[in-house]
Amino acid sequence: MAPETKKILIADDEPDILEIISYNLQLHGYSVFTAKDGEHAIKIANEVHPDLIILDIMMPKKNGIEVCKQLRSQTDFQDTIIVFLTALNDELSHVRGLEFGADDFITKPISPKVMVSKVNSFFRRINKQDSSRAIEMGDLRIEPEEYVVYYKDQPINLAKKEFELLSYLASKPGRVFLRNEILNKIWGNDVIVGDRTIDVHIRKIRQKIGIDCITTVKGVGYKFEL
Amino acid sequence: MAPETKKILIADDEPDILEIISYNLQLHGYSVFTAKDGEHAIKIANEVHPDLIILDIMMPKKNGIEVCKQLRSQTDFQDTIIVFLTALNDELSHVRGLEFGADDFITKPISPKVMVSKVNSFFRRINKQDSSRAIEMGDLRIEPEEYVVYYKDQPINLAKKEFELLSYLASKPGRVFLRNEILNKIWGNDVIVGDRTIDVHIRKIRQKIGIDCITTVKGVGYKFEL
DNA sequence: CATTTTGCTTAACAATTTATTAATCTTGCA
DNA sequence: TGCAAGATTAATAAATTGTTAAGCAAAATG
Repeated sequence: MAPETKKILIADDEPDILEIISYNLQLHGYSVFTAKDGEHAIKIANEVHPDLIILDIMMPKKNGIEVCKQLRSQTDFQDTIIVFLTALNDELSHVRGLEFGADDFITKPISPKVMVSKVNSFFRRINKQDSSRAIEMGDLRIEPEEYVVYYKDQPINLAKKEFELLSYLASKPGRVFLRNEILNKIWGNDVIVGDRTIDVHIRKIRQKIGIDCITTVKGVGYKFEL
Repeated sequence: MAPETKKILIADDEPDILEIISYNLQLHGYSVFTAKDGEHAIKIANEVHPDLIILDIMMPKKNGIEVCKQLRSQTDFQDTIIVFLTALNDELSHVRGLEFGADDFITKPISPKVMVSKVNSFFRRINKQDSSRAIEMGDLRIEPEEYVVYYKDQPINLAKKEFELLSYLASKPGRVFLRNEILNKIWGNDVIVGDRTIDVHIRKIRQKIGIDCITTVKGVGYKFEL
């Protein structure tokens, strides 16, 4: 949502693989970060908040599964795509990986070309999820394609940020989104904006929509509920 | 999550129990299958792939624990909720059950009404996939993602500190938390607050929740129990 | 190309909610 | 009884959010 170029983190202990893959992904317009072991991967992930994380299963310090497990336990990485790099016949890793929240697998060895096309398809998948599904709650309908919200079938025009913010909150009704999560998702983790910015947008949404659909949880964040 | 109606398999060797429970669950819109012994249960499970499996521990042919063990070894049943029916004080079964992958326990004897509400809560749990960290005790449900506590499905809004304090105590029901532990965890080791601060928060929680779920252990601390 | 409109952000201040303290009761128990 | 630990209450402090208006930049308009 926030940044245009997608960020990818690749963690593998073989420098050659890292280099080849990241070079090819960069050629295709991705912003690539690399990590040489599990702990490093977690560090980078927290710094740049990638859109996609590719983890080798076998790594020093912390293996891929542990990294995945740990990242998934952070709310920031609930929606990040995480995929594993596995050896061809490593069935066990597949099963265990899925248990811990991996989204998919890529089997080694893999050509750069195939890798790029796989990555493209991951992002196609995520984009569909994000945008093509209308969210409907009571008299409120959010149409991602139109960038419009309807209340009792009357269209309400929200500005871009307002719309993204509302959509984000409404993506999981009832769940509280921390102010930080919101900043990361809507503004991007590298953007620094003032304290009151979110509030002002929330206010505008409330104002335009006219009904109370966003609840403040003081000291925590906001949530969408009717 | 393909089908709308949830499928439940109940295995018990007492026909009366089977009938009463399944009748009541059906009234509430569930699709119920029954099995009269362990082997039967495995057969049915493989045929209908239930969303929830309730196993009596003591059954002919194969006991509940063996059934659970076997089902869990099949990948199909990795994500199925499996719960045991146990006698009130059968601690051993509890322990062994958990080892073999049970998700929860229901203690006999149990009223149809309680059974239905338990089953409902299992499905709430599964629906909110990620919010599996919800704590549930009796009529009380703590939803960390929502920052809300429910009592008999009625939401109760706690302030941040109150919520954190209750969550902390409820994370290990029955265990006494020293005042110092609480201070360290909720306030941080470096923060200095007066003696009565905890008390006041405890009071507010008790007041808002309305039932006695926090017990004072004089000279020691507090514990959560129902 | 100038003008207008729209959207985003900020700053200042108001309002509200939450946290803490201090003072005063209760209660259990030696 | 009298003390000690905790409960209760209300007052006050602190933290957080709401509101408004204004400035600026980018986009839209004529």
